[in-house]
Order: sequence, then C-alpha cells, then structure tokens
Amino acid sequence: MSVRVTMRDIAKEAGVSPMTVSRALKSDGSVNAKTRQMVQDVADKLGYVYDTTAQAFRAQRSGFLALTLPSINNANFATTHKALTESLAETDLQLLQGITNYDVVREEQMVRQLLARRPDAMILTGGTHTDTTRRLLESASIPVFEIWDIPEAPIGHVIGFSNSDAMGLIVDHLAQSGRQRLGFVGASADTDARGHERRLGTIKAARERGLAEVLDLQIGPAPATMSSGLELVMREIDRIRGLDALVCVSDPVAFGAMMALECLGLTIPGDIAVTGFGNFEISRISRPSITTLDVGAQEIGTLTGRCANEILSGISAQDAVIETLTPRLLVRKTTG
Amino acid sequence: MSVRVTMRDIAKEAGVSPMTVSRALKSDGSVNAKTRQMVQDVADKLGYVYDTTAQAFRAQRSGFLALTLPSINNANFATTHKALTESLAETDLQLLQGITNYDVVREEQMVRQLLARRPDAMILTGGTHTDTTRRLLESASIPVFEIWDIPEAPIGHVIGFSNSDAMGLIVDHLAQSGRQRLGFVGASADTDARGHERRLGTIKAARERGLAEVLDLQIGPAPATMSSGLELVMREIDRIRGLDALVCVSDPVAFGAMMALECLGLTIPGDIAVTGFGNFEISRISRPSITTLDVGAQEIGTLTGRCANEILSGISAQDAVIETLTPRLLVRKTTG
DNA sequence: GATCATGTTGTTACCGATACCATGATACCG
DNA sequence: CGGTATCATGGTATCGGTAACAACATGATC
Repeated sequence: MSVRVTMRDIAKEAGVSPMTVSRALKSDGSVNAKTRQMVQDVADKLGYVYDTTAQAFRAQRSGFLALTLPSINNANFATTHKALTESLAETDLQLLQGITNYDVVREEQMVRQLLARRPDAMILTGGTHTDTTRRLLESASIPVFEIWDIPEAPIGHVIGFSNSDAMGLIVDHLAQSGRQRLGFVGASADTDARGHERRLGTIKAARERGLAEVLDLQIGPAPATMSSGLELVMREIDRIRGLDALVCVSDPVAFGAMMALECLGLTIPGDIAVTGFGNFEISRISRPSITTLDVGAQEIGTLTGRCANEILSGISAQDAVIETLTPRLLVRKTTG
Repeated sequence: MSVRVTMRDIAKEAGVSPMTVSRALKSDGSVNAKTRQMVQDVADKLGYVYDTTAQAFRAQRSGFLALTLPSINNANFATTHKALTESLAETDLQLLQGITNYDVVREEQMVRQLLARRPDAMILTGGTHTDTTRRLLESASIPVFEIWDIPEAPIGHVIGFSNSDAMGLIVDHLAQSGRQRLGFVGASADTDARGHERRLGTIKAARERGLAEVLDLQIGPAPATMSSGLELVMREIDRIRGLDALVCVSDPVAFGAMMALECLGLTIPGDIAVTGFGNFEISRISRPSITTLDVGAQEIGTLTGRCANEILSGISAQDAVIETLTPRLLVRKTTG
C-alpha cells in the first residue's frame, strides 16, 4: 500500500478517462449519475485521497490563509484564532500559521516561509514590521490583513482597535474613582509594540486628566506573564507603595501582581487598585475579580475570516477595509 | 506586479537556463560562483519568492508535519505546540494543524483535510479515534504519532503518559495527608477521553487505597475551564461539603473550584484539599498555590519533533517508538 | 432526412521546480 | 597530441489534477 492512488489509477480501474474521474469526484453536474457512483465506489475501494497539492499547483491557488501570531500561548490570540477557524469552517480555506515570538525579524522569516506556500491571503497580528516584510507583502499581490492594531501605515486591510485610546477608558475610570498616582506594568518597549502603545496611552491619558506622572515599571522582554507580574511587584514594592493604582498590560500580569501585593499585605482595592487588559477568563473568576477591557478578540477573528472569505470569493471589492473596534470597559472588584 | 515571478523569468533575465537558476538558488555546489551570484541578484531584483507548492508537487514530499490538537486555547497543548515548533526550527518541516474541539468526528474531518495536503507525517493528540480515521492513517503510509496518551491499540509511534496511572500519584499524596472522601471534577466522558482516563484512574486508585467511593462530579462537555469549575462547585456545594478533597481534571478547573469554595466560606486546605493537573502557570501563582502534576507537556513536544525529524530524514529506523513519560507530582499549598 | 441542441466523455496542454541524462568546455595525463 | 577526468550548463520529462476544447451519441425539431 505504499504507492499512492491517483485519479489515473481510478480511471484505469473504472474504465473511464482521468477527466471523468475528476468530474465525478467533484460532483460536477456534467457527469452521468451512474458513472459518478461507479467512480466513487472505485475510489473508495482503492482508498483514494484527493491531492490538494496538485490541485493547488494547477489552479495557482493554494487555499491557504496565512496567519502570523506573536504567541500561541495567549488566550487572547487563541480566541481570535478560534473565531477565525470557525468562520472559515464553511469555506475551503485552511489556516497556515507562523509564530513570531513577538519578534519582527522572526516575523519576517515566517512571512517568507508562509509566502513560499503561495497563500491566498495573509493575516498579520500587529502593525509593526521590518521594511523587508512590507516589501515582500507588497510584491506578493495578495490581500493583506493587519489585525489587533491600527498601524500608522497600513499595508492593506485593518481590523483592530487603538491600544492607546483604549487605555483612556481605564485611566478615566481610575481617575473618577479618585486614583491619582498610577503605575504601568508592561514588557519592554522593543519586544512588544502593542504593549508599548498601551504604556504610551496610559501616560498620555494620565497627563490629560491631570494625574501624577505615571510610574513606568518594566518587566523585561515579552511575553508578559503571571510570573512576570508577580516578580515585578516583589522587586519594585518600595516604589509601588507610593501608588494608588497599578495599570497592567494584560490580565495575567494583573493577576500575578495582585497575588504578590496581597502576599505583601496590601489590600485590593483598598490600598491599591489593579487593572488588567483583554478580559481573559482569570479576570472574571479571580477574587477579587479584575477590572479589565474586552477588546473583542473573538470579533476580530470572526470579522477577519468573513472579510477574507468575501474578498477571496469575489463577493466584495478589494477596497481596503478599515474596521476599528471599540474596546469595552468591564468594571470589577479590583478598582473598588 | 500582479504576475508572479518564476525561475523561468529569472532565467530569461539572467540569460541562463531555468535549471541553472534552480541550482544557483539552492546553493548547489555544481554552479559557478559568479553565475550563482548573478542569478541571486536577478532573483532579488525581480522580487522572486520560491514556490514550495511546486517543489512539493515535484518531489512528492510536502514538508508538512500535520498536527491535530483538541483545543488551541489550552496552555498545556500550547506548550507542546511551542516545543514542537522550536524543535522543528532547524529543519525544513512546517507544522500544519487542525483543531478537533475534543470531537473524534471532527478529528476525522481534520485528518482527511490534512492528509489531502500530503503531509510527511501525522501527529495526533490523543489515542481515541474513529475507525475511518484509523483506516485513513493506515493507508496513508506515513509515520503516525499519537501523543499525550498511551493508546490501547497504537497506530504507530507513541509519546505520552498514562493519565490513569498519573492520578495514582495524586491519590497517594491525598491519602497520605489523611484525606478519605474524594470527589472528581471533570468533563463528560464522551467529550474528553483523556479526562475520563483521569476519572477512572482516580476511582481505581481510591479503591485500591481503601478510601471512600469517589464522588463523580461532571461539568458537561469539554473543554473544562475555570468557569466550569466554579459553576460546578456552586451547583453541587451540598454534596461537596461531605468531601475532604476535590480532585480536578486540570489546573484551571481547580482554580475555578477554589474560588467558588472560598466564596462559600470553605477554607483550603483546612476544610477541603484541591488538586489540579498539568502544572499550568496559575497553579504556581495562585494563593494558595495548587498541588498539581507536571506531565512534561514541553518534553512531549520536543521528543516528538526530534523523533519525527529523525525518522523523516532517515537517521533512525522506522521501528515504532513507544516513549512513556512519568508525570511529576508538585505538592503545593492546596493540600496542606 | 438534415440540422441542431443537449448531455456525456475524451484529448491535450499546462501549472513551476528539478532529477536525469546529454553536451560542451577546460584541464591534465602519459 | 589524443584521450580522459572534471566542471558547468542545458534539454527534456515529470509529478496529479483540471481548463479548454473536441468529439460523439442521442433525441428533438423542422
């Protein structure tokens, strides 16, 4: 059984031409019902498996939708991935993904590797890329989607939200509940462009609302995890004691920070408020539950999938889609 | 720029044959250094991107490593995925994944779709499959790996651990610390074969150690999440009050359950012990930290990647590899 | 009976990269 | 100087499915 069965084999066995086999298996209406059934039976008998590689090659259309993600180990991106997969379920598109580890150089490598598979479209998580990446994508002449961000210079379609503006909602809420001295906890600027946008947004919003200068607390290179939030608080507790709110770049970081704060005897939200980002499950379940932003990770995936499918199937025009989502503030127990 | 550049185009522009272009770009030693450089320059100038689809078609070898995962939104599988990706980084193998949603019928669809891409090997998470899936894989005559489980009837290679035996470690520990009346929290049997193995293992171990019959607490269909752990405790609190240990199918479930228990006024581990499974980050960071099992999710990925690469590159023989890992008990604060 | 529409099947060429073999050029040997 | 090894390059065929067109049979229509 080590040789593979092709349509030619089926054709020989069934006594028809390969073309008829092709038509029969594709349920092309132009083939006689009896012939189709016979071909189908022979195919089953021989254990035939369709060869998408050959079809993709011939049609010059791979059926792949390429996707880059910073990390697979992040519930937010996983949600987008899941929604994307589901909104593609009815189509013949298949996801082909590359993990960039929050690194634009690695992203470039992945884009190169993905483009070599001739995807029908490319979805990039994030709006920061190397020049070469941009060049590669432009000359690939396929639809490009940038999601999860609003890039300054979009390559093609955009489905995301402003990380900077989003922080305004959080800072507003903190200011309204009387907090004045904020600290921001996030990964280093060069490893997490998205997180850095949140940092800048927090600083800007605090300034606009007349709060004290934001204390910048950096936890090292991305990804920012529960552990990094916990360790940062342990390390910087002296400076943190002077604050009345800790704005965290994500929910896991907020949770880690909260565990450390409680361990050190501070009460939440009494002594200090804590906010997260992303509406991860932990923020709803933890005690106290964490005030956070829902950015519509699922909606991003669903919209992107639908939009990509419409463009690729020619239903909608190729005009650049710019879809700006508005994050939703979820006030919970960590901000009193 | 909408037509794609092929080796033929480069050949014409560089005044050589397509064959020479192929050799030059592949750094085949048999092409003159000066010619190679010239070809390379022309390729760069034209913005050429190699076509892996054509290469795969010609070579009858796709370079794909197909992988099925029950869920993308699970830190344990994500860890395996990451380790697998990393151990493949040096090779020319590319992961092609399908999400099964803990459903063997969906797995069959995914396997069919993945096989049509002619992968060089197939990695299945789990050891429970439909008959058709087994048949498809057998006639595909490629190396098959089943990971994360020890299947009763392996299809090919196996890299996993016994979910049933693993629970013995937890039950032992609970028994030694004086717990007698255990409850098991997990998804319904038919949606999570792996979780069900853990249920059976717990029941078996409790029986062998002379503990009370295990109370079976089912949270509905997989996946088992923090929310489902929390909701189950809220719903079943009356029966749970009679227990002195809650054995959970995973760390997130344990965390959710713990939050609910505390909310209802029970102390952990004073009133009731709680255990998790999988050594998710939450189990180390939460307060109290959660006693759990580390099953070597990373090691599974690394081993599988290395093994697949060795077999595919002909370094090692095709003999069936059966690699049984031994989970490691991590005693933390939820079991006093 | 000739003409034409319709339904079904077959033939040929092609997608892009490359294995295989052939060929020409150069170097080196006795 | 003829013969042969070595190096560099080219020509051709091929992988599996399918678009485009051709061919044929059948039945309907005038």
